[in-house]
Amino acid sequence: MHNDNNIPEKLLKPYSAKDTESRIYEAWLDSGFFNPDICVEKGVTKADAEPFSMVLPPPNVTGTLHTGHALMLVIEDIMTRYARMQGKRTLWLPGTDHAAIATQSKVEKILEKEEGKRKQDLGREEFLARVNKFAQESHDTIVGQAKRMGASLDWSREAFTLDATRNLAVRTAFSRMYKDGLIYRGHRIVNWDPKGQTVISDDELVYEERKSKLYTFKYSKDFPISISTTRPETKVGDTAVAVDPTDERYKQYVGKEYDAVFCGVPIHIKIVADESVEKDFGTGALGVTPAHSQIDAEIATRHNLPTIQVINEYAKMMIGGENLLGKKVTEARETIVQWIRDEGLMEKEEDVTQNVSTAERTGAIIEPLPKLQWFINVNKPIADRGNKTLKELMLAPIREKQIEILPDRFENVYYNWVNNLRDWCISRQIWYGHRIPVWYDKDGAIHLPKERRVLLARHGESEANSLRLFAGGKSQSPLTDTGRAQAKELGQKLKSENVTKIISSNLPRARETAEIIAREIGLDPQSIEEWADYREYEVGDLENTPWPEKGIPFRTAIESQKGENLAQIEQRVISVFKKLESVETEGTLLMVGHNGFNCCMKAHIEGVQKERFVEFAELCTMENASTHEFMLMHNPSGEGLTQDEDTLDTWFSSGLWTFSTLGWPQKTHDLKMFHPTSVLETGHDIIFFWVARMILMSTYLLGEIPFKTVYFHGLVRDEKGRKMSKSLGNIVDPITLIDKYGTDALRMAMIVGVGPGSDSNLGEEKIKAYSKFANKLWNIARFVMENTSKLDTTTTHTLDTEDQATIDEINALLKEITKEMNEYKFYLVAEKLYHYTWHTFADVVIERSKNKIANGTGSESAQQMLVTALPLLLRALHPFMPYITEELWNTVYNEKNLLLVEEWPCKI
RNA sequence: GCGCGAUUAGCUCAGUUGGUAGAGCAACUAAUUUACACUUAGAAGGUCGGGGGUUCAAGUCCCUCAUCGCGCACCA
Repeated sequence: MHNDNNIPEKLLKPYSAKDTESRIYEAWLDSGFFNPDICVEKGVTKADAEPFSMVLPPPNVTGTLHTGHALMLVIEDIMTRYARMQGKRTLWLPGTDHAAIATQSKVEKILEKEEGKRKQDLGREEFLARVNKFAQESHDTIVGQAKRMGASLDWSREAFTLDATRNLAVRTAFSRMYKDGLIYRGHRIVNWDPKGQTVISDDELVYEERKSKLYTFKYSKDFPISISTTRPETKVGDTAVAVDPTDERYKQYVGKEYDAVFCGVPIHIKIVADESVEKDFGTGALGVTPAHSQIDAEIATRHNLPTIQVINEYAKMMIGGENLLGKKVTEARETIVQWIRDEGLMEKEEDVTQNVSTAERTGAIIEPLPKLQWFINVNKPIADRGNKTLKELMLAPIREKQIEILPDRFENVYYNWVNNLRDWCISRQIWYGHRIPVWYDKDGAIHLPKERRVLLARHGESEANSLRLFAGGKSQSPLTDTGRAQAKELGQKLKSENVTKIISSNLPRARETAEIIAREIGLDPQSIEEWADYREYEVGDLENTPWPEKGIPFRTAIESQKGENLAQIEQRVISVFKKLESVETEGTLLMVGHNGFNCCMKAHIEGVQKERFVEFAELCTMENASTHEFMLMHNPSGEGLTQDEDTLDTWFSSGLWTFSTLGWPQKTHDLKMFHPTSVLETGHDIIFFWVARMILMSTYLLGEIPFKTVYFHGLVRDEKGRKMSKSLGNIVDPITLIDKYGTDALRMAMIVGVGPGSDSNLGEEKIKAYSKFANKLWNIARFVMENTSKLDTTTTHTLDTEDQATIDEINALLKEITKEMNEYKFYLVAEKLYHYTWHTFADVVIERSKNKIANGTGSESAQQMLVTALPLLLRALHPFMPYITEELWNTVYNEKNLLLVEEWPCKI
């Protein structure tokens, strides 16, 4: 491996990212240090260290990662690695988003193209299976790509917006909001996407400027007032004409009603006076179409006007004679315009540009339609939250500086949006997503899932406990007197907990504890259900043998492999939870069982992987007669109940992301430790979709902010500053760039000079430049190694003035950049490190040291300086260029620890 | 209509609280086997979008105009 100079062979060749990166990533994964718990267990992080947590904005499972995702991963990984090196208890939590409409329409397109089928041809179940398969494949691609970016994500906590844990969160959130009257079902004018066949929210609209015509005409010859419109086809649905109350021209007509036949359709028009009408616009009179305009619907409500729907879900006319019925709105428009002209009713045809609402995902022109949908009321005062509305809850944390937004100019954008916010439509007529957790019975009454509180309890002290002997799933060891007293005391405590049902393990120590409790709280001991499945884990012939001197019995039992293995225990845990779903009781459910098995139950609730049950059990050992609370959500069941067919807006589940990923609604250890999260890093294009909704959900459901700082990154454009798009053919695949130049080079190119919120141009030249830098660093390491291999490292050599000045200079730089790291100025830090390493350290310091080492005078000082300086630079560069720095640190220099968990080289 | 951002070398962009204009790339001149040719040294290149103001001093602060980009609102 080593040549004469004791230099590793690989160091003699140029740096090869290809041969290095995957190997290093594997080493990081093997270490487990992406998981903060393992960092604590292995002693690289102090248990009482300050937590740092961040959720990954979950990429949509619609395909692959693009350069925008790459930038996001780079910035967040820099934040994460920096925090980890500072010794913080660091969690960066990965996940993906089911992106309901986007994913479903993608699969629909593929289905149409490859098989010529529509989703209805497959049916809901089969179609969803296809979507799930597609989502799984996308997910795998995305995860693979994130790993290649070097992302130090804790994969053991990976979440999906549509998995079981997140579904529990969604049902809980929905039920609580419904209970508080924040979620309601109502008839409203909604944004209907005729192509996607679903309702969408105001935020999913894209306004496109189009040329169109403004027509001014009368409904009929003897109608007294002219009106203007760009959509004559909707006028067959008019039920009123509204005028400004102060408009002298029309005052005489207000309150009068007229009949007319408009293009063959009989209409009945009432003249009303309404404040919302501007008398200077057009004719100063507004034809009111309550079914197809938001504003008109509001006027109609105020004046009690009838609503006539004339356009259907396919954007076709649903009224009129042969000339109109079933025609597309565009055709109907021409027909009606021609009719107006023919009748001599047209007064003016003007060219105007107008903003047309289109659907973000499908591009279809939105048709405002009256529909029965689910909404979130943003203006209702909430008793539990100081009578504040959701709107106010969203504004307060920013105003009160609890949440810092970087760059701060986005604060105004945020305020602007919240203040203009209308009720949020959350139901979608698509199949892929969380089903709305509402059931209807035969009479149409609404039923929601119910929350059930469960208390896990451990039995009182048993004889085996007191003798420190193993007592597993077969032990018949009875309670001691102490144990009975403990059980009685627990019963006293539980009196106020409204326990209405008790389930017990079938072993005597649990059963006896349960019976004592039952008597204390006034329940019939006969009513206790005994579940053999809920017994303690099996320990085989360890039964009744003494506990180990060191460590916990659970670990010893598992490692002895004499009883049940983890897979068997997990199976049993799952079956107990399954059984719990069908338990009916009004109040709190008490489960009396055992330490080991209860810990596994807790681990399951917290989402701990079974491989880590043992470590988890060590953390959460239950004392005799202690309890642990969790909740279950029961969907309504019974004859004739049907669930709402619609699904939820994908942003509903995304809004819960900072805490649903940490196990909410369970009161998990993760939730306590890591929420509110430290930072949210994301693109400023989703400030409304996502950031605002997370603040809404978190402040309402948890009463706390979801994150302390929001860091927005900008758009990544191509080298010419153009937006990357399929039609321009200028989309760059980050993986191609990595293959060519290495991840470290791409990371540096993406970060240098790119401040928060500003767009950046990514050109290949820039990446190439940083791949050269990687090689430079490689050769610096080689030089240092070659020239210091004979240095006696057992003593520290004194530095001369010049070399001491170099070290001082580096420390000053480190101090400067540490301050900038804390201010999120990564773009500056990366550039400064690059510049110092190359143009000062390599070009000046190393050149100077060459002479000294060759001449012999000051040789030891120079060598000592080099071996001191290089590790400082490697540490500081690690968050930016993790692979090459780790390779130099771990493989070449053969340091004991991974650089990943080494200390950041400067403390302030 | 309201608001935000950008305008600095040929190109892409830095420039922290006002204190003598900076980097990378490109182009130019040289070095020639070196820790590194994925190299080094050097020179060249800018009235910091226009105009006005505050100040001893403005790329930086204020006003105004222009161009480009973006967001929101209005859309009868």
